[in-house]
Amino acid sequence: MPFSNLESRKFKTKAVADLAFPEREGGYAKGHETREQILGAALSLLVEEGYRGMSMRRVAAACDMKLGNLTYHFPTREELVKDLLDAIIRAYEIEFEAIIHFTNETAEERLAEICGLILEDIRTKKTTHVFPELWALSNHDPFVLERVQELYARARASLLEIVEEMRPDLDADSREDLALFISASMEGMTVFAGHNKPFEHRMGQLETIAIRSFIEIVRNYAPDVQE
Amino acid sequence: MPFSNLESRKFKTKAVADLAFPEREGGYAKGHETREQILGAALSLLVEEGYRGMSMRRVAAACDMKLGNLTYHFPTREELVKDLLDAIIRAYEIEFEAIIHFTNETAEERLAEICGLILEDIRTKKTTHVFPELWALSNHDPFVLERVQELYARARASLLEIVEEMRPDLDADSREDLALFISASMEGMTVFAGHNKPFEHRMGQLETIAIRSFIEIVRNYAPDVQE
DNA sequence: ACAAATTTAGGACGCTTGACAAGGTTTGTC
DNA sequence: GACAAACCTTGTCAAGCGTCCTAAATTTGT
Repeated sequence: MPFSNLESRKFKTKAVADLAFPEREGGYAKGHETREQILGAALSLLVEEGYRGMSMRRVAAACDMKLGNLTYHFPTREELVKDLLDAIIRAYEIEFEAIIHFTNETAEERLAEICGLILEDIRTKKTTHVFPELWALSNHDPFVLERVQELYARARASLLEIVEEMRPDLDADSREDLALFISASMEGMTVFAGHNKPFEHRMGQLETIAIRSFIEIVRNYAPDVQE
Repeated sequence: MPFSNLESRKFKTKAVADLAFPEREGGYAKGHETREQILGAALSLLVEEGYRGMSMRRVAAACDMKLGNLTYHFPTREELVKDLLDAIIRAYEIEFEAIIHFTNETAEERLAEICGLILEDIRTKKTTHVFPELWALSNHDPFVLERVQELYARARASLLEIVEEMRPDLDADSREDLALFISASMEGMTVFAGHNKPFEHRMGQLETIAIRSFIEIVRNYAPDVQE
């Protein structure tokens, strides 16, 4: 069997952290702590109530804090959103940094491992709720678009590494296309098999299909000649 | 070549209509026309400004109409959103109804045709902007979730038909999984190669990869024995 | 002609929103 | 323990929101 033992991951890594905060520079420890509390509450509200529900007042209330104090730390809502987005994305970037250093035996094993990780993350409530909000926002906010695409570029980097190893004969564009297809393909599952979605319980089978399908296409893909 | 002539669609169908309105029952023609104008303006605002920007006042203004008249036709915002969602989804359902009756030579040709249609639609501004909004809404609104998933169920129906023809040996669950994977996989491209997205210009290659990949996995998929 | 349907015009209610300013309180440091 | 920076509270502002209302004018179908 060409796919034996590819669907059960060896390395059970912990889930992606919710937020990753920047080093603090200046200010008291208290202030920095408060900022983290605010961003945590903002994320909670974003997940539970959606982007509209994440108002300045509700964030402040969730922190048991007065609105004025919130605006002291984040003078505008835009600034809060921007910093929240940074913290969310930074957490993923840390994870992808770790993934790059996977040392599984074969490229295909690593591919299966990465896909398993991503599809596992997709099933969490946080990811199922946050990313569609970001996708919607990115249509009207260039900053969000750029930041989200930058995140995906890092996610693709580890896939690209594997594609390169499996298909050194392919041109760079084609390898990019393959990594992009794999990444996009998995993201699409969010809407169908994410948290509380109707096919959440089929994610296991979907993962199997996805991994086999990805390996097959990477093995055999040949771009059109006129490309 | 096993994939020859599968990537250029024979039947160039027109794009999916923006909205499909229900039969009118009671009222004058004028009133019905106004309702269509309102829903059209609401869709425009949803596409251009996002869900937040689609307020009652802005919809009314976009129709050159007083707020009172808007609330005459749609007493609550919820009702407007509900009817808009219905009109959007009905348009797709009509399209899928037509797709079912494709009479291409082989199942694989029909699969290629359907994938081409969907990926073409994904590149439109309307689809790229509206669906992420719906995905985000569906996380907090059971009505939206149900309606959207109902739409996708119809989209899968045509895929399922093809999978059944190609793999009569598979059990029903596995065929459903395959159709689901194909559908989800394509939806994922919205964020990467949809309208104004960074890989919009790679959609052609992605389509090629997707179709080949889908055909391959449907041809060869075998579920695990313990399933 | 006439009734029903549609539209205008204007207002008003209660509520939430993001933003801001002035004045207290705490914290760390010299 | 002084003292300045950092932190936090309190109160206020204009703007926008959905919903509701009335009264009159206009259009439409028959």
